[in-house]
Amino acid sequence: MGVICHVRNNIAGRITIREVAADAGLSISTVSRALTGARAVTPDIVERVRESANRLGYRADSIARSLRTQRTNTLGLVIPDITNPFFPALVQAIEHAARTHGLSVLIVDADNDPQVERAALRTLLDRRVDAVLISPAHATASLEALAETARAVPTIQVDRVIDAALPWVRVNQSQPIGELVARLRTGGRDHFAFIGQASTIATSSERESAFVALMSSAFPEQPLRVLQGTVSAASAGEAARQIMRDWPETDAIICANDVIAVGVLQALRSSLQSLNVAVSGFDDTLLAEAMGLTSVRQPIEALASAALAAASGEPGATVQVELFSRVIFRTSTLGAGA
Amino acid sequence: MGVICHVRNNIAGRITIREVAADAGLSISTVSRALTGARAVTPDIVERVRESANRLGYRADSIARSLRTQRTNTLGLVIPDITNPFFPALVQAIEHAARTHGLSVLIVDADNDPQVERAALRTLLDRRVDAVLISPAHATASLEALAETARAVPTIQVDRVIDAALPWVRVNQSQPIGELVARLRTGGRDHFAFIGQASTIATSSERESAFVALMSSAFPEQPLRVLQGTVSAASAGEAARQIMRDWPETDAIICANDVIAVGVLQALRSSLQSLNVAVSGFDDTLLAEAMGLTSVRQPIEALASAALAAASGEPGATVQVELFSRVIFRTSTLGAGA
DNA sequence: TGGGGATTGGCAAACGTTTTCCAACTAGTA
DNA sequence: TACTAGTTGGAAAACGTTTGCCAATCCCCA
Repeated sequence: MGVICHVRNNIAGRITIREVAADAGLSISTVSRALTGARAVTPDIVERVRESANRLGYRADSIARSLRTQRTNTLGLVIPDITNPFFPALVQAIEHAARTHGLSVLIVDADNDPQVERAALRTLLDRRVDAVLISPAHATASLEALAETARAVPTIQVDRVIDAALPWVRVNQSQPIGELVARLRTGGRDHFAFIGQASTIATSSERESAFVALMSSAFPEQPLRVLQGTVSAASAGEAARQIMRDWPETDAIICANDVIAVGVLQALRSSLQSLNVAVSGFDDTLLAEAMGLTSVRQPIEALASAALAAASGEPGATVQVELFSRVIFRTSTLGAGA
Repeated sequence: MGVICHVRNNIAGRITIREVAADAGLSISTVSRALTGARAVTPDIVERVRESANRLGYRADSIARSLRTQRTNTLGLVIPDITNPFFPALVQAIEHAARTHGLSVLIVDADNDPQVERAALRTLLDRRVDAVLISPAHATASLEALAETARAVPTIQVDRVIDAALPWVRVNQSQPIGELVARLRTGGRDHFAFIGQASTIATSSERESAFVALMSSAFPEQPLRVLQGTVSAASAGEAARQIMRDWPETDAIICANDVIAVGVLQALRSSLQSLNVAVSGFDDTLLAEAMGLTSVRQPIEALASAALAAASGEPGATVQVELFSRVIFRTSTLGAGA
């Protein structure tokens, strides 16, 4: 019945809390408490522990901590396509906000593919992220994976909301269109057209239906000048030409994003030679500033902090935050319209 | 000397490997081996384990696994500013490549601030990432934190290299400038100017010095037409005006990135009315395609896979990969120059 | 039939923390 | 002086895996 003396070797040479405890001549638990402040520890001892830890260069292993506490201090961020110029700013804002909350961000680019998105969500859950922030790739195909994730972990829909019953943080899309139209009308314009992108994406279709609703109440007698294309400057130029051919009276074109708007601008300037049409974009990307394009700037920072606040709340809480945008008027909506 | 029967309660209700083992009537180790394939297990048993695991909805806890294996299957990715339109595509490519390697990506936006970058690197190390991919924020201020990180974990410099002794994966910056100049010369142009961005950033200054070197060997008798500005369309326009004022013979302006190039294009078209100057950008962003701007497309996918291969290698290995770009010629370099 | 090598299952020890007890000590009060 | 309440340090049990070691079994061949 001899007692076996148990000597740890720590071959890898990593400094663990055990080394610090030995160095400070204290128990492991005391060191842990001194460092995390989980319970009161006599000041001298705290100081002693601090000194040892610093001298030895001790850094707590967050893996071990996570295993014990069941929290990872990590956020999953799922973006449909970071190449879409709206998202980089959002990612930046979210990552920044997360950092101030002491959270790290596991990012996933879903490649606009709900399949990829679903697999990514599973991976994030396997990694035991504390919460998921997601801008769903598809209005319907993303629903199931979203719900499944939400069952396991606080899950916030950011910018694009496809399931109103789950927490979301979004930007009102009709307000800026109203503002835009109002301003252009006082500028004397009264024949509006809209170019959207053919897609199932929530935000995009909201912009379109906001436009439609506004038009049919303000100009019920006019035809509805709405076209859709793919997101490319070329396709947008084609759409612009078509609009000016079918409805030559058009004096303002509202576009669902900046890329489309730039394509329209190019087409109007070069092939159509008509400089008398106001053009506006969406998202206020670099394109807009570079081209003097009027565009809608969404409150991205606010969106990010709201999302983070929501993610830090308890799982069941229903979070619903709606924010408003600012229209940045530039030269593309001046011209001789007035 | 009674034996205390130890009953786990598992109050949280999480399905662990223990539940699977109980369900399958096997030991924990057998289940582990059956699932991970760490050692041969009789096929029937593997099947039995699979069935139990699936039925119970078991998902291995990657935290616990990481603690045991000392690997996290996680990559740290440090980007100086994801708002810079070059980076989203890079992030996407890296995340994609990482996923195919079974790795997740912890992303950090350093906000162009070496202080932030340094703190972020420490956090990544605390999280025990398997490797770090970094595009350093500053040519000198990032050096120390980079070296410190590299001491702990494989660390690859991506696109921007500030310490040639540490592993890097980069794009040759002088090749596309040579190609660009050559093509424009056969088009009849022979008075080149360059607009760069005042910065300490590696890539940017390489583009400039490549231009300078090329010019002083090809046109030793000409003045060096080099200007710098901040990265904004307005400042670029100002630079363009200055160039055309000081050196009216200029018939081609090479810009260090697309934003600058667009500003130049705008200035040339509107205030200067001179359509006879070729303009080119860099990075082949959306701006370029939208504006018909000639630009340099870097091999981003290849960059990403090289970086990932490097990150998967052993810590000490010196990895040095240099890739080459493709110049995408568009209408901005046509015109009446020939 | 017996012996030996290869295969495979199970026990228990890690991985590095946090946290629940418990015991010891301190101080305050009757 | 005793009794109680409040602090604070330490031992040890988790958290959920993987894996080193051992023993048992299997199969093949002499």
